[in-house]
Amino acid sequence: MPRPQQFDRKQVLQQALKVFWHQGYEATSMTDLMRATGLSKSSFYNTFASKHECLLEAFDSYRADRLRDMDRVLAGDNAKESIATFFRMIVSDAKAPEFINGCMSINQAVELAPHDEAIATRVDEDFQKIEDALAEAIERGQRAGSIATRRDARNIAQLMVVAFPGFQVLVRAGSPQTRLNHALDELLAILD
Amino acid sequence: MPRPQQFDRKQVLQQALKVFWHQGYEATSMTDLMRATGLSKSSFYNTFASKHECLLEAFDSYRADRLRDMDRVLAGDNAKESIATFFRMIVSDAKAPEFINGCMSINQAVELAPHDEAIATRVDEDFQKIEDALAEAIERGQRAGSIATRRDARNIAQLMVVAFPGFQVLVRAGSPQTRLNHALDELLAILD
DNA sequence: GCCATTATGGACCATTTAGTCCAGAATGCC
DNA sequence: GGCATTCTGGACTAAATGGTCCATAATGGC
Repeated sequence: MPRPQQFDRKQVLQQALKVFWHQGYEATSMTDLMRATGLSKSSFYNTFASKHECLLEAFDSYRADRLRDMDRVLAGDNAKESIATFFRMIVSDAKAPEFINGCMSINQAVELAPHDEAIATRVDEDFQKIEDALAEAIERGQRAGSIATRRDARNIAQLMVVAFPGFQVLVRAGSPQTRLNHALDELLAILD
Repeated sequence: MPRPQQFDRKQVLQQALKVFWHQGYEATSMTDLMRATGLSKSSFYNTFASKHECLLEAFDSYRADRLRDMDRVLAGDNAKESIATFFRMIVSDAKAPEFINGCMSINQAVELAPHDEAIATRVDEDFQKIEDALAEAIERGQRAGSIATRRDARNIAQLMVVAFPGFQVLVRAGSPQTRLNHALDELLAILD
């Protein structure tokens, strides 16, 4: 039958993601994409309808991964500790060169969301999922006792949804660790 | 003597700023810039060394304006109210089409800062100035009594520096007002 | 080994990119 | 009005853009 594909679509997407994540969409050229994925132009366009479609697919796989990560972290028994870990990972991951790019959903909220419906929808969804997951964790912590505050869980979650892109942007911009750590301490203190 | 310039440099910068702010740097072409400023190519390059130099100059004038705005707002007698106003303006300005772009410093923290030294320096400086201004206001409020909390002013300011890009990104991404308002309430509650 | 089918390298495309350059128009001073 | 000087429209460039296409190579089933 047909000749089998010489490359792994998942790996290609992973490589494409790296460059989109690091450079942004507009700053990434087809040449960059071909170099990163190792694909020829024909193979690329045989696989993706366009550069933009490739972005969407790479972005979606990224989003799925990170949402899974989030759910796993927030699933810990001690809700307060889980939330602390969730944010602490953002800050400490900043030291790993891989994550110095911030969060791609946030980068795209800035770059394309205002002019790109498909991206805007995804970004909205991501924020909503983060808010819901945090609200649920906070409620759980309040019931179980690890979270002392009686303030409305949803409202606190909404502040944390604001803090999330805040941390990610500061990480991407290379903000000093002390600022991030102190901010994190203050954020978590709200739960007391 | 020489023929005088047919345009006002400040106005040109203002128009260039608009398009950089709205679209970002990479997505803005020389064609966009010429259309927005009304300048011909030769006049443009006679005025700015490059597209990038034009960005820097437009960005610097934007930064000066916004920093002045911030200082003015934070100079109010009631420090707590001043801080509230500072953040409330970000959220409510989101309704004005002019400010739906978020804050350009934040947009640039995401787009260029990671790969552009000149932008990174400016963005760092902006964050530092925001942090300093907020810390100073918080201390003032604590001394004067409008701010009740005894938590460290600098640390609270650092959380607010995180919240700042958070709000701006959500505004740019078109986040619902309720989320922004609730987040803001929670943020200000820290001062009590 | 042949065939049907798909993958692929590379040539090719029109368009757009940022940027240069020059000839001529406009101006202020004398 | 003439001159020195500067401004500016538009032609021009080389390179890069995203994307198309085809001839060929590779493959699995028979």
